[in-house]
Amino acid sequence: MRQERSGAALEEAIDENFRSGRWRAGHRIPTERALSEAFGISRTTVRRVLAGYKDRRLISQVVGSGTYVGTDLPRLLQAATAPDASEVATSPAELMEARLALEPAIVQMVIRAGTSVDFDRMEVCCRNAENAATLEAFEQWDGLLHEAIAEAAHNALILAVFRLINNARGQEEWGMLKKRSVTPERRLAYQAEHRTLVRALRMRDLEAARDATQAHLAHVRRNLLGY
Amino acid sequence: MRQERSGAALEEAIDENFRSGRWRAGHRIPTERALSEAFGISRTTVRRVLAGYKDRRLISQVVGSGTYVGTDLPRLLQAATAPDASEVATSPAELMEARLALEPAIVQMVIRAGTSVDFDRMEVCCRNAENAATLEAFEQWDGLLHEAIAEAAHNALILAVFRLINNARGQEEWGMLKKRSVTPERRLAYQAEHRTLVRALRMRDLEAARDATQAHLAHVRRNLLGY
DNA sequence: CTAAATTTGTCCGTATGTATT
DNA sequence: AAATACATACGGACAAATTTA
Repeated sequence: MRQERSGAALEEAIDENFRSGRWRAGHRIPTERALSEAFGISRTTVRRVLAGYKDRRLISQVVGSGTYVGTDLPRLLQAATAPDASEVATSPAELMEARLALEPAIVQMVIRAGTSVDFDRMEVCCRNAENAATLEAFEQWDGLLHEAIAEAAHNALILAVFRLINNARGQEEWGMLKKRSVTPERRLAYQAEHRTLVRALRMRDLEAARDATQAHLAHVRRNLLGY
Repeated sequence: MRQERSGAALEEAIDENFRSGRWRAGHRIPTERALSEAFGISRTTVRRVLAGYKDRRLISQVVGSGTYVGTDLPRLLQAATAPDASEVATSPAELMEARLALEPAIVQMVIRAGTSVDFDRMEVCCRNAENAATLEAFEQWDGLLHEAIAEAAHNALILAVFRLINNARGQEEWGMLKKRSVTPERRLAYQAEHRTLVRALRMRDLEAARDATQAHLAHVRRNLLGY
């Protein structure tokens, strides 16, 4: 893992606190030493980061008292920090790890909240994927199947999480890997795995659904990354 | 759950496919009937949605052939669909459900990827939260603790998911509920639960860590929502 | 009012990894 | 390929200002 600029975590946490409104104008934020401890970085580094915010007049520091959030311009930071969130830089390996951790959890919610209409939608996607003539068409219905599953959780936050994963999946590096890894027999296997998952969801069999999800993802990872 | 406009899911799926680049210029998207089936909506509704995209010249339809992605202006849609993702409208109940599903999964990754430096950071946050004089200061360190946990997964996607949750947590409705629900004795209980979790993480005891997470979240939900 | 504790400001020496010569 | 210079981060120490007991 490459050594990223060492104050980055602190910066993101500060932005987060600004954005969420937890740190409002006039609020006294933790001391330099406390932040240094909490983020496992030296006070020198904390000071460098805070100096950046001070230059932009987002905070002010007074000796002997503490560090305070600027009183009049809390909107500047909103403009300054807002525009990320949608593009998450990640590697295929990281992505697969996250999917293996998160998707079984999503499946659990689907079992609790999914309706027969949702399961019907999933089956339509399976059927269309199976009948797809081209790889493009297959992936299209594969994507729609995943979308249908995420929506069956009936939870806006879960859907947002799924979109996050899916966006990362649309990245370049990933597309390259996939193109080379999806052979006709693997496609058949994927289709069977999808069917198994949808069936387990409809039966509300948590064990089976989780197993199917993990087995499928492990399969994809093996084909994609070789382990 | 409120009934959202019935073509919304389809619109979001289409935007998603544009954004991710899965549907490039000239691509033939699924037939109206297929979409109608896949999304559990009538073909009339599908046509209404598609008409919206056709008006904006993002797709073109030719009778007897299919619906095609516009050839020259795929950037328009990017501008048109990009700016959400950061603000997810959700209710406290939905949020708690999602947290109960996702956070145990995150915990699992922390156990695999966390380092002793990460666990030290968490303990610093616990200590500072315990020493906090005001409720504000307590919540500040509580937030930093959660951030430390999310970062200990050492996965950019997981961190993004956590930020999504945290953003939703910063919403108005949530703040109101919390203010009224955090009494001194509850705060003490939360602190103990946090300690238990961090200890389990450091010992890499998956069972204990998951139990601690679920117990804590269930506790928070009961205090917040009454069930 | 005094004194101790806390917090930011400043400087120094060291270690480590990177780029250049 | 080796040696040098540079940038970055760390930890410690002390001064100055403020808060608190």
